[in-house]
Amino acid sequence: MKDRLKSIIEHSLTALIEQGKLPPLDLPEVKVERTKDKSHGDFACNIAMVLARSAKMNPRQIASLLVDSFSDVDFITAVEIAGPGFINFTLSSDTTQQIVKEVLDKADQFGRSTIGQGKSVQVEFVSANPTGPLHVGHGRGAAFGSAVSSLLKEAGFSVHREYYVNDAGRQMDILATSVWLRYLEACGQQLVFPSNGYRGAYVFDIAAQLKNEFGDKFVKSVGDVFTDIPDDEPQGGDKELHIDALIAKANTLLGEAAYREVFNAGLTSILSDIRADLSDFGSDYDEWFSERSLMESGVVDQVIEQLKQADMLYQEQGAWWFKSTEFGDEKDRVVVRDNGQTTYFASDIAYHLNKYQRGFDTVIDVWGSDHHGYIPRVKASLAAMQQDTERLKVLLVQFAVLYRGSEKVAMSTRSGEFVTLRELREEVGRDAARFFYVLRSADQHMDFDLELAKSQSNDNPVYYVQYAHARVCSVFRQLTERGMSWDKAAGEAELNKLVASHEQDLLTMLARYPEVIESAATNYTPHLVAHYLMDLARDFHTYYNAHQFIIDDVALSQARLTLIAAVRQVITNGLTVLGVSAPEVM
RNA sequence: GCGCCUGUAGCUCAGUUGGAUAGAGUGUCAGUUUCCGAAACUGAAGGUCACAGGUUCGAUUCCUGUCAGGCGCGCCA
Repeated sequence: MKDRLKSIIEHSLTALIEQGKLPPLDLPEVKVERTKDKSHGDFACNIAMVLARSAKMNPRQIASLLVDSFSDVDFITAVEIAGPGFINFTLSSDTTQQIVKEVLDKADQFGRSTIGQGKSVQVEFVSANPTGPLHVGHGRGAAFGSAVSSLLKEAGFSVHREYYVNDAGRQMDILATSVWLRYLEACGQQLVFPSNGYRGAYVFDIAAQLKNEFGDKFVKSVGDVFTDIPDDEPQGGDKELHIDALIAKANTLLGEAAYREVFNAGLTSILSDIRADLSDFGSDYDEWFSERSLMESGVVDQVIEQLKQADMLYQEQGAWWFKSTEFGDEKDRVVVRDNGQTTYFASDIAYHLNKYQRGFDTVIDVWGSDHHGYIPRVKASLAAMQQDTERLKVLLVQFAVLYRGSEKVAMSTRSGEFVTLRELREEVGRDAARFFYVLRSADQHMDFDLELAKSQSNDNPVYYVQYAHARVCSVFRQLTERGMSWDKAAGEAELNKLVASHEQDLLTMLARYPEVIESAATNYTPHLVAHYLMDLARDFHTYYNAHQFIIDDVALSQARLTLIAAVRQVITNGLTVLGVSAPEVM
C-alpha cells in the first residue's frame, strides 16, 4: 500500500514539473509512513515540506497542488492537508477489511516478501569456545541470531546459519590439560589445580568419563607432571606461564596421540552438549564450521602466504605482523607468534576469506559487544586481500547483566560460577527466555533479573501474547461445543460488518505486520516483532473485552470470527519468527 | 589517556531512520465477571527526552562540548 501511494505521488510530482506548476528540481525519495494518530488518517507523506526549500514555495501550497493533481483511486476515501504540510490519506474501509482475507489466504506465508531477491546471507552466531557449557550470556546471541536468520528468510533471502567451532588454540589446550589433571585426581592422585585452569563441575564429569573409558591409560605421576613447572600465581608466580608449562608437559608426558585423545574427549563432550543445548533452545544451524579444519587443510598458512606476497606482513621481534594500520586499525596485529604458532586472528582471516569464497552475498557476524574492537582488524584483513568489506556486517549484542534480586551475579567461565543456558531454560522456560532476550534491541544493555524471571514468570510479556492466541483458540472450541461452526467463506463475504473502532484498530494492526517484518529484517532488529506482537495482543484483548464473537447475528458473528482467525494466524507467524511457540491452551 | 556503545516516567525499555500532543510494560491508586478463559479490560497519576550550545520550517533523533555508566585497547581467545 505504501508503494502504491508512493507511485501516485511520484507520478503527480513529475506531471506537475512538466506542466511548469512546480520548478524543475531533483526529486528525493518519497516517503510514505503510517500515522501514529488515527485522526490523521492511515498514511502520511511529508514530501511537500521536504521540497519546500528547493522549490522555494510554501509547503502547504505544494501539498495543495499535489492533492489537486491526484487521480481518483478506489482505495482512498480522503486526502487531506494537515499541519505544516502533511498529506494524509485515509483508506476505504473495504480496502482495510480485505486484509483479513489476505492473511487467511496466505496463512503462514503472510508476512513473506521478496525484498531479499533470493540473495544469500550467511549468519554466524554464538560460536562460543567449546571450553564449557553455554551460559545465559550466550543465550541472547542465540535468540538474536536465530531471530535475525528467520527474519531474513521471511524477507526473501537465502539464509545459511553457521557456528564457528574454536576447536584449536590455547584455550582448548587449557581445557584439555584441566581435564587431564582432574583425571589424575580421579585416579587417586593429589595435586594443586592451576588457578588458570577450568574449574567447572563439567570438567570432573569429563575426567570421570575418561577414566571409565580408558582406565589408567593416561596416568602419569604427579611428581613428574609438576617437575620444572614455574610457580602459579598464588605462589607468587605467573599463572599464564604456569598453565602453558603444564600444557607443554602434558604433551611430552602423554605423547601426541594420547594427548589428542584427552583433548578430543573434552572437545566432543562439550560440543555435543552445546549442540543439544542450542537445539533444545530452538536455535538450529545449517553448518558447524571447524577452526581446526582450516588449520589442518593449510588454509591458514595459505592466507598468511598470500598476505606476505601482497607485502602486508612484516617480521619484528620474531613474530609476523599484519599491517592493519594501513586500513584504519589502531595498531598492527600479530598473525604468527615468535614460537611459530598462528594466532586466533590468523584463523579468523582465513575463516572470513573462506566465507567470502563460498559466495555469500552478505556475511553477518553476531558478536558479543566486548569484541567490537575486533571489527577494524577483520575488515582490514579483507581489504588487504582486495575484498569488499561492505559484504561483512558485524552485529553486536550487548551482554545481559545478570541479577539475582538486586545483586549482580559475577560471571566467569573459568571459575565455574555461572548460570547455564540450560538452567535458565529449565527454570523460566524456553518461550519466556527467548522472548525476553529479543524484547530489547540488541545494542542495548539488558538487565536480566533471574529472580524476576523465575518467580514472576507469569508477568513475562510472552504470556500476554500467547494468551491472546490461546483465547482465540478457546473461542473456536466454545463454538464447537455449542454445536456451531465457523464458515470462512461466509465470514469473508461479511467483512464490511467490521466497522467498530476496535475492529478498525485490529485491521490496521494486521496490515502492519508485513511492514514490521520488512523493517525488522532490513535493520536486523527482531525486537520490533516482539513489540508488534504485544501491540497486536493488546488490541485483541481489548476487542475481546468489548465485544462478543458468538452472537445471534450470524453475519456479524462470522465476520468477527474470521477477523480473530486472522489475528491468530499473525500471532502464530510472528511468534514463529522469534522461535516461540503459539499454544492453543495454556 | 584513546576508541566504540549508552543516558527517555519510580523501575525495565520502545520511539516508524528529521515530523504532528514523546509511548508501552511494570509498580502505585480507583474501577470492570449473571457474558466466548480476569494470564484480561477501563481510567487516573507519573517527563526540563543527562546537561549546554549548534544545524532548520521542525531535533528524543543529526553535529560539537561537558557530565555519568558499560565495553574494548595482549605475540589471549
